[in-house]
Parts: sequence; structure tokens; C-alpha cells
Amino acid sequence: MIRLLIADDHPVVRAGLRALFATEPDLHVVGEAATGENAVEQSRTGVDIVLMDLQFGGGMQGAEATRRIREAPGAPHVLVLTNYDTDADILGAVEAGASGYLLKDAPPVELIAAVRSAASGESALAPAVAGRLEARQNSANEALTSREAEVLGLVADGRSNRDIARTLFLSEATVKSHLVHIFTKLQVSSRTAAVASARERGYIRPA
Amino acid sequence: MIRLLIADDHPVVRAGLRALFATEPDLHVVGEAATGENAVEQSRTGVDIVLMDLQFGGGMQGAEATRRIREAPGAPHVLVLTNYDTDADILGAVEAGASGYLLKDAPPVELIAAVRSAASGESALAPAVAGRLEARQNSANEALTSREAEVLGLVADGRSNRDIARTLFLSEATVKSHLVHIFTKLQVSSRTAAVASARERGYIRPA
DNA sequence: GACGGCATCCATCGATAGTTCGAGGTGCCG
DNA sequence: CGGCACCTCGAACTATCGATGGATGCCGTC
Repeated sequence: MIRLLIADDHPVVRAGLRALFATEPDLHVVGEAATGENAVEQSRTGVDIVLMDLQFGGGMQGAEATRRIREAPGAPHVLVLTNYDTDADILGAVEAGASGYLLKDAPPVELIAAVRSAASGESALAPAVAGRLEARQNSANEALTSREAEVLGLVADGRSNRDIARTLFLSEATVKSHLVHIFTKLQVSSRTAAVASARERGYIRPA
Repeated sequence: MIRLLIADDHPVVRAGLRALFATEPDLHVVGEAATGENAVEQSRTGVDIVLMDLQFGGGMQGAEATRRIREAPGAPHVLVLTNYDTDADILGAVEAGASGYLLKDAPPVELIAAVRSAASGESALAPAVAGRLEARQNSANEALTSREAEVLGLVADGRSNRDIARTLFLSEATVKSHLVHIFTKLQVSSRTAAVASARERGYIRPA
């Protein structure tokens, strides 16, 4: 018997997961949480698996909640279930101690299988997700330095090179220099393409 | 008796909606569609309300599907049910002929109420959404034309003016002209700033 | 039908961004 | 200490962008 805790701020999604697991005799949904804080609390009450959404309307986010849940001794496994497969999200979740990462549009069969493997201690990464993680490892050399990320962040806000230079107390030449490195690492050739690429890869917050 | 068609590419969400409406004796889910195309087909089979997601994994998107559904004589009402409340999405859905616009994190009660009002021909906009629409009307002077939005979308993907020109079969000069109008309306002075501003205002998809 | 308003289209020219070299300074690590 | 990675800057050059100004056609109004 596997006891499940569902943590998602969407009532509809919670109902869907509940309905889905109702068809499996050995899976029992023993709790629902609509916030990250609530999920952490309920995870202490004797559950085997936490199904965790990464996005919550407000307050603690899924990654942080996952970290807190995993801190406790004998903590349940956390299976992250989210909409997006951006690298930043995935990496954040895995670093926080998630045993698996699934997308919400995954077929039910896959979802149920993932719960069972997580319960037996195995890692369960959706194939598409696993591929991305691997790709990221292979191209880890193209990670931006903190200074480059800082510059890129300002570029994403629509600031000009001169403007960025003044903000960071640099010469315009230095800003351009950083940009050249950014372009190379992201394999693009303009600032707007760099921003687009960075968004895709999850280097920049979506909104 | 109200017959419902659920159109969403997430199995979990479909199950959740089904479970949710199962508690209401007068609401009957008579079909599910996982694609926009499928939703259009099934809408002809005698349903009263279509619950439509805007985002689909591939193929026809929700707005286009809504438009096609509403084209038919005696077409069912379409209730858009989505994750985001960006202006672009809302306006697109309403223009396509949606009777209502709800967010997926809305409480079930609100959702069920919306279905009933839509069935009786009323318009059902979530309060938060209605506010945004009104705000948009007030500042309607800065609304982008469809051509401008098209250009801006390509700019946000990091494409160059020449590239955009070729894609839209225009001269580069025309693309620049559209950009000038976009800049004026958004009160910015560079393409990256335009993209940043458009994101803030919800003219562009978050991810 | 003359009119203004608007969306779409185009061309020229100064301003900005990006390239390509160069180089000096720092801090870290084996 | 000698590499190495990172941050910093300059200067000259080219490509692209953005500003300015003008053209067309469509639509609704009076």
C-alpha cells in the first residue's frame, strides 16, 4: 500500500490526480495541500510519496518545499509534477532532492508507474526530461558566469549597452566583451536572440 | 441537463474536470478531446458547452479551435479555461468567440457557476480577468495591430529584421516601420525593450 | 465624394550594436 | 610559481538597427 500526498494549488489538478489514482487499489491519496507550507506540514504525517507541483500561487514554491520535506529523517520521496521542462526548473528540483520529474501532460500510465518506482526508491525521470538533463551536463561548459548573467539580465530588461555600462560602473567596451562571450556560449549572434535562448534554457525567469 | 465537452491536452486536467462535474447531477461530460482538431469535430455532436484550454501540445491551438467551433450554426458556447491571464490570451479568446474566460486555479464552485451561466447564454468572466479587459479597453490606443504583433513575436524569438522580412515577405524597411509603431505604442526605443515591455503587459507568451 | 484616420508599405541616413584584434589586472589552484 | 579563468578596457571597423519622412490603399463619416 502506497500513501500519497498531493501538493498542487489547482483544485482541478488535485481532483484529476485523485480520480486517476482511485483506479489503482494499492495507491491511496491520504492528503491534499494547496500551498507549499501546507505540503511540508502534511509530509510529516506518514506518507510514502509526495506529488509536488513546482508553481504555487503565492508563498513557498515547490522546490523550496521539496527541500524542507527531504530534510526530515525518514522523509517521503518527492515526485515533481509540473507543466514546464525548462532546465532551471528541472535542475532546481533535482538539487532539492526530488526522486523524479514528470510533466503534467504525461500519460496516466507513465505517471502511475513513476509513483510505484519512486515508492521502491528508484529515480523516475520522464524520458524527455532525462535527455535534457544529460544534454545540460554535456554542455556544462557553456554555463554563464555570474557577471555575464548579470549583464544578460539587464539586456533582457531592454537596456542599452551604454546604460548597462553606467549601471554596473563599466566601460561600454566591457559590456560588449561580456556580450561576445554570452553570444558564443549561447550560440547566437544578437542580444535579442540571446535573451530568447536564455529564456528557453531557463537562465532567465519566464515572466 | 447540460452536456459538456472537455478539450485539454492534459489527461490529469481532464480527469479532474470530469470528477468535479460528476458531483453535479445536471452536468454531464459527454466527450473529451486532447487536441484542438478533435475538439472541433466533437463539438458538432450535440454538446451545450465546450470547456477549452488555450494551450495544446501541438497542432491547432485553443483560440483557433474556438473560432472554428463558433463558426457553425447553433454552435455550443465555449468557456476558455487556462493557466495564464495575459492580455493577449484573453483578448484572443474573446475575439474568437469565447463566452467566458476562467483560470485553472479558480475554485470549483466558481467554475461550476460559470458553466451554468454560459449554458444560459450569459458571459462569464472571472473577476480578475474582467478587470484586465477593462484596463485594456481604457488604454486601447496602445493596442498592437495583428501585423505588429506578428512582427513583435518574431523579434522576441531573436530574429533579425532581414530575417523577419524574408519570413513575412516584406522589405526590411517595412519591418522597421512596424517596429517604430510598436516602439511608440509601447513607449520604448529598442527591440529588446519592446520585448521586455510586451512580456510585462502579456502581449507575448511567457515561456 | 472629399475628408481624416489608420494600417500597411518603402527609402535614406545617423546611431547603436557587434566584430576583431589587442592587452593588463586579479584571484585561484596544483 | 606558472597556468588558468574571469573581469576589465581600448580602438578601429562593419553590420544592423532605429529615426525621419513619405507613399499607398482601405474604411467610416459627414
